[in-house]
Amino acid sequence: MVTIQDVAKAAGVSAMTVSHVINDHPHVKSETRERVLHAITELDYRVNVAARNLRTGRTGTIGLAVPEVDRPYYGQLAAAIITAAAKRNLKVAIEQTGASREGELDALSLSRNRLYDGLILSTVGLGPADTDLLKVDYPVVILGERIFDGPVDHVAMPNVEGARVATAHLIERGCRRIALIDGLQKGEVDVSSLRYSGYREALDEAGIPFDLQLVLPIELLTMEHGAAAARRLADSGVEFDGVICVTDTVAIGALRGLADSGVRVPQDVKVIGFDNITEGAYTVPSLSSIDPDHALMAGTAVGFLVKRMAEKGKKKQVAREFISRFSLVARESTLGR
Amino acid sequence: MVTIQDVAKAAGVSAMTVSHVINDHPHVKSETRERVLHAITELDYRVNVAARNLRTGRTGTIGLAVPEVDRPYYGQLAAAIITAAAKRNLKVAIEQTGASREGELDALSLSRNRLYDGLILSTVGLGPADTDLLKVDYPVVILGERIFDGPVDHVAMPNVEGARVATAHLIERGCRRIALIDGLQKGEVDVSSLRYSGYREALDEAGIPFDLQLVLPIELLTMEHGAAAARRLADSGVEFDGVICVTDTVAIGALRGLADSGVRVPQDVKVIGFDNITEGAYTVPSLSSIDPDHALMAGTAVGFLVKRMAEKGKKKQVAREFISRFSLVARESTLGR
DNA sequence: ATGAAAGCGCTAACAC
DNA sequence: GTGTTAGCGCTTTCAT
Repeated sequence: MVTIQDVAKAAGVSAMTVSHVINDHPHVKSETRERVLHAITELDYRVNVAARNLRTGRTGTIGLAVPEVDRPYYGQLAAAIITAAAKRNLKVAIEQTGASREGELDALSLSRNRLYDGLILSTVGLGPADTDLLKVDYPVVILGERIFDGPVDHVAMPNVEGARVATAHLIERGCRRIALIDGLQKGEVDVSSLRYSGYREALDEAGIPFDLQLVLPIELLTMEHGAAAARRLADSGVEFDGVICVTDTVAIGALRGLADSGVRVPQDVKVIGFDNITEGAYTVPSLSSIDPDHALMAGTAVGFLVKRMAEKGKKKQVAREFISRFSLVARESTLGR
Repeated sequence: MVTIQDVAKAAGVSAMTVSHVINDHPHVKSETRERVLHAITELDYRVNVAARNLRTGRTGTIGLAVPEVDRPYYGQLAAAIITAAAKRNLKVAIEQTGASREGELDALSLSRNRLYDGLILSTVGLGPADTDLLKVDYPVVILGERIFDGPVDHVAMPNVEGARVATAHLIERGCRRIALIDGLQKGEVDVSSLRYSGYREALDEAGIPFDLQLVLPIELLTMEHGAAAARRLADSGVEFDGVICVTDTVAIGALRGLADSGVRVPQDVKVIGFDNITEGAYTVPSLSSIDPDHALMAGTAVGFLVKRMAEKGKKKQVAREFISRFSLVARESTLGR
């Protein structure tokens, strides 16, 4: 293995000078720099990251904890974060939390191993009661739906507003009996609860009576559960002419479930989802959705984290907060009147 | 920050003894072990991974380089590998190669930074000509389609055989004019070429004449390109009653493209894909596919890598090779006769 | 069964 | 602009 000492010897300088060259410090005579760079190429020297880390305390890698990478939404989010991190010369190590509170807490404590310079945590299971657990001594950014009062930076999307716009869109398209396939509401600030609120608000604004029979809670936000809920609804005999799904993944399942039950979309029933995942543009019918600008959210989250990393040692700053913008993407599943 | 020294002091032993306890060495009196463990809990001590790495040369993290995490297939593959690696107490850091030869070479040289104990590389762009570049001095396992004669372990799926079975399935279902939406063939051992061979073999076996008009090459294996190719085919006037798609992602696009052109699946045309991604079970119609047992491939790849990591220092062993099994999953898109 | 010494490769802090 | 010194936290080696 080639060390910085070997390079120093080959270039006829000290290890320190080599270090300066490697780290782009300004005070190196360009002739010396050339000689060092030449020696580096010659010997095929690579920095030993472990040694550098031990010295500097930084690893150049950030952690990203998501429920599951194989769910399209998180896959797309991960890709966006990897891209954003790469722009800042950071690697991303991905962990899966399994969409559980325990998994999310594990991710928090694992990172204490100093494997990462910081952690982006996509929360689904943690609640406001866990705020104290987030008071860790390394940079953390919470990404996703939940809004904490706590001391941690977070990046979210306007859930209530988005759901309101989605619901209003169905109403505008002529729907009056609008169902909601939603996750289990665990508190007041999880995705499922927030989107539920937006749904209620839009109904109220339009003077459409709320009907509990039209709310279908599902345990997991998967295609499988979405499909099952849609079939349950279609077979229940309850009348409905629109469906809001808490995520696109659930909506894709719902499209399938409605097809199974012989319900035509959009002729009989209109459907809209959340997240605007790529797959939604290719379903038959294609899926209308609320698009929360993934790239912006990912870029902001990485930016927040980098700022925190730079603040190391300084007093705790005020928690940063960013609520993304969103747009309505109308496709075939809500077409026509 | 709590160090091993602090723990040693608190427990009234030396740092060495603490190290022994942490690493489960046998020669520690159980009473001493208890005292040390207590101190560790008390002080909330965590090993400094960087320091350990510097000493041992191992990082506990393996790299996984895939074309793009946001393509469902790779997302699902990544999830399987993370799961398999977790069973062996390894973390996974994900890199994206962008499905290019350059990206794949970058992944290979980056890992030399000793960030990872080994690398699982999902190749798409590298060719047999690059074999020499794979002779790196750290453990590498190639995952995916390409088969090298080279010195590196690899895990692949039976592409020719799989494509043959897929094609034979369509023939059995009554198709005689079977189209192939395929990637660009870059040599003789890439997915696109191998699956093309299987397609040809099945046609020959059934005595169905090959028609070049029925082969649609696409530049990228995305839904977008799949949809465009399907539309091109449907609008060309060329007769066809079946479509093989080189991947499920392409097939989902093709289903969409056929719908755009008013072609009914499976009544007018039957469609089958490759990979059996989760989404395929929820399209309308649901998608038939060739399933290559992702979990088995992922587990084997991690297993190979771990073996290589253990061999460190020993003479180069013979390259290991594993060709996964596969099964045909028949769904609505190839239903009926 | 436990410990003392040495050093992994690098860079912060300070000379000169 | 370049070099010297010291030490990050841990484990390998070898004593005891």
